[in-house]
Amino acid sequence: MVEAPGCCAPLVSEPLRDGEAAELAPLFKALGDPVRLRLLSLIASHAGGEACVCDLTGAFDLTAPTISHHLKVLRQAGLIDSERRGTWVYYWINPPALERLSAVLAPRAVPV
Amino acid sequence: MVEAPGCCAPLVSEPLRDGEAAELAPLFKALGDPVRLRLLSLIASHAGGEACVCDLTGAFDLTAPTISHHLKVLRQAGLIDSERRGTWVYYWINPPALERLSAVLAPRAVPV
DNA sequence: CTGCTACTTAGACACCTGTCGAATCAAGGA
DNA sequence: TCCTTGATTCGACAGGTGTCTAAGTAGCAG
Repeated sequence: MVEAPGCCAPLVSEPLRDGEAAELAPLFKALGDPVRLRLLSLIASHAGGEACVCDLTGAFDLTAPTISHHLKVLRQAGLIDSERRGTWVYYWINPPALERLSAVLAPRAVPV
Repeated sequence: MVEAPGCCAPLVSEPLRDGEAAELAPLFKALGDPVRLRLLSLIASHAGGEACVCDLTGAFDLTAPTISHHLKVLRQAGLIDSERRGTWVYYWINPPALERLSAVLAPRAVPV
């Protein structure tokens, strides 16, 4: 019945320890903005698993610096990663980070 | 292959629509604070499925009004609900809200 | 009614955040 | 070399957030 080592048990099964809460909160915080949520989704669902910034800016009524700011927040949270290749900068998601959040919110422990 | 009606497809499978992002972001935002994360977890994992405020305040080095404030944020986001019974106020989680967030972050569509 | 306990609301204040325009950096052609 | 395009950084500013103290509300017991 009990299985989790404490690091990945869902939030509902046992009280989150202080350190884990401090670790997870910034990730949720990064997701707490509709622009960032859509950015993450656009990147994640983009063909090839990665997207150029130029693929993203068009989807919003925001200036390039603002998009850049949101991408930085997502990257510093560890939800996405990026690399420059020639003229363009490409972004892709970090699946383990998303999976961890999903698991924490799951109603019961998910078998790994 | 495709199954989701658009309302619950995971973030990675197709771009989040504008409205859905606007709907989800406040929930993630509410989770974006370590105190609230621990509060939610304490409530969710408490025996009986609900917790009195008096069960919660002791776990933090914060004043009662601050705890009250965080509980209000969680409640307004729809993550928890509350009721006064006599002298005490009880809180419990709203499982569908958590499940929805978990599903959105899941690597692939979860069979309902 | 008076007082006591549990909790919430109100007001204040330092700090953080989302957005923009302007400037800057990086890479690739003329 | 200089110019153009793609993207980030900087500086500023309105508005939001977490925390506190003080004050208020709700129920219970004399």
